[in-house]
Amino acid sequence: MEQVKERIRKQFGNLTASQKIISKIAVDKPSLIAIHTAKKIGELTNTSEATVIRFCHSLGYSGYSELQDEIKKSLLMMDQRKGPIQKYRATEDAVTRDNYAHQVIETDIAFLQHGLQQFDYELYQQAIDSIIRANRIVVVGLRWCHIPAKWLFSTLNAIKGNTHLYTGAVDNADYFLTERDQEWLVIAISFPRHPAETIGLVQSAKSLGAKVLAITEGELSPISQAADYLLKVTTPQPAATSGMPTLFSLLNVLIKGVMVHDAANVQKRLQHYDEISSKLYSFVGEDDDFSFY
Amino acid sequence: MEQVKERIRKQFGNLTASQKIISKIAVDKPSLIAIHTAKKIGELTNTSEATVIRFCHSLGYSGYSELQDEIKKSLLMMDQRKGPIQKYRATEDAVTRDNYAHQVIETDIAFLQHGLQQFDYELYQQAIDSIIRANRIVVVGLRWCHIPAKWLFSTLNAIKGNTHLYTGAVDNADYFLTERDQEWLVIAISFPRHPAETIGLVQSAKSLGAKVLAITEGELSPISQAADYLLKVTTPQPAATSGMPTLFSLLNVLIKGVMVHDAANVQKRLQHYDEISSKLYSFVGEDDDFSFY
DNA sequence: GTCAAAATGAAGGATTTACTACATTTTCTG
DNA sequence: CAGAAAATGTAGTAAATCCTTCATTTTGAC
Repeated sequence: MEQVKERIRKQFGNLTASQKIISKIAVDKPSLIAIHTAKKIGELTNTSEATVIRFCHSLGYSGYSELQDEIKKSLLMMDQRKGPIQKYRATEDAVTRDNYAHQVIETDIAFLQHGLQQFDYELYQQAIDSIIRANRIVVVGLRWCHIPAKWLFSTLNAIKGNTHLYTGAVDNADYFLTERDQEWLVIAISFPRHPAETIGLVQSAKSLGAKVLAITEGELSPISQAADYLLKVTTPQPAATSGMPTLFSLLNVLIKGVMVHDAANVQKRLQHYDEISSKLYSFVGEDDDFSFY
Repeated sequence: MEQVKERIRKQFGNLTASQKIISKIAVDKPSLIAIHTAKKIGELTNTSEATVIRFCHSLGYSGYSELQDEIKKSLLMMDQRKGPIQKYRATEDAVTRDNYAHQVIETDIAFLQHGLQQFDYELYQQAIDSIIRANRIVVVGLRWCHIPAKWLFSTLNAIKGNTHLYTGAVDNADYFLTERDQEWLVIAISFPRHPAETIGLVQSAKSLGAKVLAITEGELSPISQAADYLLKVTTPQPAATSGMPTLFSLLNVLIKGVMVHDAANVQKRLQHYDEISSKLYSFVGEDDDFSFY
């Protein structure tokens, strides 16, 4: 259907600098091309009418008119399905080929909305404060919880520093033995079926005087008993696959909470991170995104 | 804003029969007028070019051009609010202590809903089919994209097998050299700023005859050009932190798509996985959740 | 049914827009 | 830094579109 974008994608490498600028308009705001003249598009892109037409030729079109017609057509198509409000809700039982995708996303939306309703601000604020107060943080999450754990570890390290990731007993179980004078916070992410090692670590940490922030499925979770702070997360099942969106959304609340606490300082850290990584790695394309980690 | 419809309402009584027909188009499908010529509107309404222009005069416009320009402008206004509702991004700095949590989650919901509206089923089905067809899969995602990449790798390995994770040139760049007779699929996850190494791997893979599925921010992404399949993902910024929920939700659509294709076999694989891991690791608590990985 | 007034359609002139050829600037390479 | 090649902009030509004029058809009142 989107013939134009497909052509741009394929030919993008062969385009000139000016033509790439025009591509941006064509991809992001195709309606501008649909209703404006070639000359105007030239003005909007700080190029010229001729360059716009040459851009069309590069994509294999006979000229601006043909490109414009194609965009007009596809926009009209879009318009067609604006009418009746998304019938996929009504025909839930009619298992058509394309509704499982909607179901997946709608389930995520539903759980996020549910999370929003149940949201206990006080609880989260306590958790956020505990993160801000902590001198040293250990994030633990084993098996599939390693995914969100690693993200949390990396992100906290970027905006705050002094964060460690526990990856297994063999590697690094002895943080607490070496620096017991510090105020440690253990953030444990665990869901059924709970790895025994996660519980073991949490209990050891607790007995060594560390604070524990548990992110888990509920009060009955084995790690909840040892936790000082408990964040309850209800996700679609199975959590290992379908739980990620909900889980990350709530983790992101934590991160944002830490960030707003000392926004200026965080900003400085991130910029520093950015400079360092620019030297270490090479990137391609414009850097309009503020990347860290 | 809707100057045109207002004029039609006021003047409707004074219009001729043909002009009333044209009014219907102008009110119901203004986009048709925005992109079509007066002659064509005449055809669509079974009237003539001249009548369309007289219709414009009746409304007080100098001619078709002026009416068309007015409609174009109002349609562009509409278009501005493309993408997820932007009100939370506008007030980025005005994040007060007690509303940021809601903002985070609501932003995620907004982007998911936007993704739902823009969802192109055909595109995803092609991607899913390519995954199902592939003999061997390599998942690549560097820097922060390593998080979703690792998840995708683990999950695909659980439900399908024969999946590899590319973690860097030093480790393992030579899959393709060793087994070129296989049908390889490279799944690349990359967002600005794009690591040069990701692009390099994608291009090498492409030149060695592998298929490439790109999961990235748009057609202009550097990895899109070499891609056979392109899944466009629009996330809150910065993507490294706030993008996860949206990204995982869409990745989960892929996974579900692969799972439904051969549900019985997948089920068997997962049970096997479960038995193995039960022997390797110890768990605590009831195992009502079907865990894998 | 007839005539007049209004509405409509067809065709030619005027204006805008798309396209092409040439001149100038920028970029690349040795 | 020089020369070549590519890219870009300007200006002039061809084409499409708009708009007006005039002939034809339709409508409505008596």
